[in-house]
Amino acid sequence: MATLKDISRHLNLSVTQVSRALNDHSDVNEDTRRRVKEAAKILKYQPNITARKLASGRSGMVGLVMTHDPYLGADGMWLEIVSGLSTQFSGRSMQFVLHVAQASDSILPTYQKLISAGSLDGFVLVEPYAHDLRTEFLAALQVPFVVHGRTSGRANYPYYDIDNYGLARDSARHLIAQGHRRIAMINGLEHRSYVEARNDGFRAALRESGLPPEASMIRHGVMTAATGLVNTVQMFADPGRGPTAIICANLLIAQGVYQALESLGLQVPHDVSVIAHDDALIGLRDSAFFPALTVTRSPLRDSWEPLAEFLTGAIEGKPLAELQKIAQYEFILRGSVGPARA
Amino acid sequence: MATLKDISRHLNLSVTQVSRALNDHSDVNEDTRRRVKEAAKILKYQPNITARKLASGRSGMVGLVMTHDPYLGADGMWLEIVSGLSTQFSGRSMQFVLHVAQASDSILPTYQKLISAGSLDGFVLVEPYAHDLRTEFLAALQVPFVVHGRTSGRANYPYYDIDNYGLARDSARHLIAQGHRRIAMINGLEHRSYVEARNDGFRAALRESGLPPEASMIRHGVMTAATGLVNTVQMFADPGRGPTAIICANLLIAQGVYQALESLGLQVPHDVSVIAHDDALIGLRDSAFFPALTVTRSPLRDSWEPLAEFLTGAIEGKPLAELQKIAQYEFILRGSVGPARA
DNA sequence: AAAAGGCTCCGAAACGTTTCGGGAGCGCAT
DNA sequence: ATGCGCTCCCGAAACGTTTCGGAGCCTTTT
Repeated sequence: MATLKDISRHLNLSVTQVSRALNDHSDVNEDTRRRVKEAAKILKYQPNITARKLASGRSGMVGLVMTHDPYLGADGMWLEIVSGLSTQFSGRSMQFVLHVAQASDSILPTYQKLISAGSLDGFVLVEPYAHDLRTEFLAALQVPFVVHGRTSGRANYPYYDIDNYGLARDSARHLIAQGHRRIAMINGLEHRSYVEARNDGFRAALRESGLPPEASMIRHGVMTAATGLVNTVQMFADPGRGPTAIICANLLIAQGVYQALESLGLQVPHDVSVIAHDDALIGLRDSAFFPALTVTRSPLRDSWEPLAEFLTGAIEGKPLAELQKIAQYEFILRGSVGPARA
Repeated sequence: MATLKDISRHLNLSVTQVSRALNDHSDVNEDTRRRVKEAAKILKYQPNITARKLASGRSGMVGLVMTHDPYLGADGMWLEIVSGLSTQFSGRSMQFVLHVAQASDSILPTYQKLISAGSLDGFVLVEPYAHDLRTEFLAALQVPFVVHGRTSGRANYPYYDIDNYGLARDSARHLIAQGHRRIAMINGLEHRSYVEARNDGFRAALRESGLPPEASMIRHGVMTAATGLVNTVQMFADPGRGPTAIICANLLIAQGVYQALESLGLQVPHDVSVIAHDDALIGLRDSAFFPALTVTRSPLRDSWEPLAEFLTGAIEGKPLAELQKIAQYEFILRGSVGPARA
């Protein structure tokens, strides 16, 4: 509960100078700085972020606004996101804070309220849509934010994304090279930007090889095992017309696909090849699959550090060029892919 | 971005009076208050909680500190908790905020930091231990908090709890009345206060009837289906010595128990009776069981409102007596309980 | 007629920090 | 001597709100 004034009295210095010393400003004697920092430690000085915010406009707090959306809660992914980001910001001596909006239509008002109440310096956005009101809203208000992913179109804001287009395209290309002509993709929910990007990459690969885009071969759903299972069964409803290869948006879907194929008496990779994208979450390992699963892999956990980095950069006013990154993925070939059956 | 000063200029009033009008203080003319509130709405005035905090010591923000503990994340329960509380506090025009501590040993320092940085008015604690450092710590620092549950001993802090002792005792009594003499309980993790309370209630019922406490009949684990399944199988390893009734700490455990019993060729309730406690979470309904499950029921979602109520009360300095509640439970008798087998 | 009390209202101080503008002291070149 | 630049420091204002202590006025009581 010590204040700057306490330290200044203690050291016969002005409050100004103490503040400048602690914040590593230039015009303070090296010896003075040392003494001030020592005194701060002894007196257990903790800067009052409320007062700091009022004076400087910066609180050192950033936030994430989520809706009470059961879709995301399903796989405990939120905990992964929140704790990953929290850890990163703590390391930068900032506070990361989570706010739950009542309903999805109150999300913009929630931002509005948080901003004009003036307690947060910036926001992290996750799971963006291809067209997302939030990015437009925050950009218009000149509030710093960083996006995990990208909206479609030119993204003139800080973001960290993976090459969703590329990984879907490469997966499809690989299957096509193996002779597959009927390839399905079981993707996440429509309108999410990464889902759309993967659709685009998938279609691009088909087009390259002159294969007709067949609508029923792209399917959407919550990314769970149930979705993988149900959609696989449906696609093989007419046995002659089923795909010879399936691309899965994540490991849970792949799990459902494996279950369905086994129930249908179809063998991986002899009857059907499978590729999935692997976020490297802790819950489900790609090593849990038999036959071993071919994946495109880019760990979700690699994203927290750059996201925190970019958001603090945005708050400090760094140029946009330094605040954007598209991460690469690994293509890991395993036993779940084979040549197409005649 | 309008401030009090803007409103005061607009209405030819002092900043003081505008503040008092908006905060419903007594000495302001009814007509003036009306005019002020109207102007505030038109100018889209949002109080700056930073400034408010600095001046009054109250920020209108409360928080929950959790560790990155996979145990809670397992069943998406924390999302239930966070969004339930968030909704309640929003309704009281307060901000509810979640903070993730790095490791479990850094939880007290995390509280310390949040408190001395002075940005939060109070805390919600969930999943307390029978002996919990957090309650002692916060009480010693005179920081307002409310507990979901109770530590053992006299709880002289605000809390909302259910009668864990009573529900375990009643479940056991009911089974004993049906002639059961070998009753097992599959409970949550040790040291949690609700787990201990249920153990105590369970043992009390046995003692009443002069039944010997048999240690192996109380089992602990993460409250998942896997725990229910594994423990059931273990208890029937020596077939003659298995229990004739099982009390489950929640529905997931009961699910595992049902699975195990089916695999072991045992029938509910003919061979084994089952009772569970039902938190009434959305994911898993008690109606999903066959034979229908006998439960003690008290919805988790009933707790958010009193928790928010009590914490705001504590912040406002209300007497402790008004800030404590032990909720009742329903005993719902269904087909999963029958007389003990001879 | 004076005192007392109840309404409304206001000025000023306070919360703890950052930051702006300046100023003292010193060495050095003009 | 003057001017300049550098280093280190300080006072005061500012951020937007709440709150303390009173002040003016009107009505009621003594």
